[in-house]
Amino acid sequence: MSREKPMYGTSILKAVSVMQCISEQEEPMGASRIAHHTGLPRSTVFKLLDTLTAVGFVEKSAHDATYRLGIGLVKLAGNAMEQLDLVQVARPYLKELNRQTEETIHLGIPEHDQVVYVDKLESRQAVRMYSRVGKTAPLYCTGIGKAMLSRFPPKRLDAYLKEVHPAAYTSRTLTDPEAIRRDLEASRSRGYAIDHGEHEEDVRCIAVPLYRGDKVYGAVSISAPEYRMNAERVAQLLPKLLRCQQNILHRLP
Amino acid sequence: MSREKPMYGTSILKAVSVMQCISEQEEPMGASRIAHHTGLPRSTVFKLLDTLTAVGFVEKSAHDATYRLGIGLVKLAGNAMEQLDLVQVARPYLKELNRQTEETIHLGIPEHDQVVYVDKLESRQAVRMYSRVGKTAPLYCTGIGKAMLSRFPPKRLDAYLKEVHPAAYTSRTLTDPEAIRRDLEASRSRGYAIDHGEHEEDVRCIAVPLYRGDKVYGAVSISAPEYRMNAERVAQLLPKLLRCQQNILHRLP
DNA sequence: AACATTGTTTCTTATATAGAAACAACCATG
DNA sequence: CATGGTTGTTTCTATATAAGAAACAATGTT
Repeated sequence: MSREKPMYGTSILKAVSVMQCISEQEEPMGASRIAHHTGLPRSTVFKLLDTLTAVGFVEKSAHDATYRLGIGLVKLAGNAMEQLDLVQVARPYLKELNRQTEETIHLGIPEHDQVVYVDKLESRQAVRMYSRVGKTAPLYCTGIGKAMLSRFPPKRLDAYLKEVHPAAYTSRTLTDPEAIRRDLEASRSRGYAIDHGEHEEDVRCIAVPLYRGDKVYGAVSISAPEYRMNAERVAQLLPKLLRCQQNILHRLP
Repeated sequence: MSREKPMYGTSILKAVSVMQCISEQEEPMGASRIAHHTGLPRSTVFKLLDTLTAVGFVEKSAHDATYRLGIGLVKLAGNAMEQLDLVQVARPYLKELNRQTEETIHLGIPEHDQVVYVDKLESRQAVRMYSRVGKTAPLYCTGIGKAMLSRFPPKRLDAYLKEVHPAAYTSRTLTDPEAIRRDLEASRSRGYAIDHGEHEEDVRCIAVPLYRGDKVYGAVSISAPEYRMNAERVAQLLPKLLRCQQNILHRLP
């Protein structure tokens, strides 16, 4: 009677949760601690780690028996990026934009209720800024995120705003859903979103969505420290950003 | 009697080979073709793909039922990179080198008989060059690879040279093991390796190994088109590259 | 010295998995 | 239009496998 329908893929799910556990922790952990964190029995974790090590998804430190993620993942992810049309298409235009502006350029895609950064071109003028390819960030307080949200169809936006619990990353983060909604409406009619240090103190950015109808593919942003991103500079950067947006959109399959 | 010892992790191994299959193919494939390529039964592949889709490691195209790698992998790999000490330590020095030289900088690590590129900083002056983070390349014909090989302990080098079957990527690729060996000896005594368009036509690079005793952590390279990388320029770039090497090595745990 | 951690292995049963097979669409091509 | 070859997908079952408990050794802690 309590015959649950067979659950396929359990070992894979467990393996993934082991990897996620490893990836979330700062310090490399041993098998037992991983077992604690995941709630899996130690012996199971051992076997999973064994297999994952064999395929290069995790690596075992020789002396202390701790585990970290392996380069096998990096290799696969490299190919994954190559299979993302958006990244391929956008690349040259992002480079051009980077050359023109000399600022840091990001390309992000929507993934559930987050941005995933899938490309990044740094400014020569090293802005201290924490981002990397593969990193995720909230939608409601990043330039890229807000650009994408501004083109979500109403229902999707409502659902999003109902679910998120906006946290104040900086003193300027908008956390009130209605304030966010107003900001998004402004972004939408303006055609681009602005992040006034709402995610990282002192980092401003302007971002444009990549969309067609209701389909939001991603967004492109230009980031700069506050002093280098005043109204004047924005006016100067904007046309380049918009041109980049159009270039990418036209080439998108 | 033919009782083989139980093979743990089979489903994970199969899942991985499915992902590898997807990653190797240019065009997105359907489940049946994946089944052919991997040699797994179709129904098994279906279930694996289902699970992998659920965890975001692969994505299923809505209309045609084809699969590609998912961003779940990109997210994990991003964290993997963050856990690689070498990448973290090297980053700032690579940026500095990139700024000083205005050329493309690569960081690679040895992985079995290949290089895996784990960081890349592009030159503004767009050199057409095929590389990306996560990509692998042979050791014997790339700057990074040769730099690393030049510091392999003799036995490891012998083993490597016995196993590889060098292919001629360009007209300049060294394919004779003895020629390779001589080149490596020169690199070793010189302290850096040179790639004269041996992997990609017209792309030259100079590379230094990151090693301590017998332990080879990786290598750093500067790449440029042939016309921009003459003896003179090399003489100019070299000190910067060597300083970068020392900086990284000193900070490595 | 007692106890709680670790890392690791062994063992067993219930269960998830693998693979075959069946079905339904869809193309080809004769 | 029939035949055969693809596809995508589901159902089924025996058996191999994975999960979890437990035991053991080696630490470290109190």
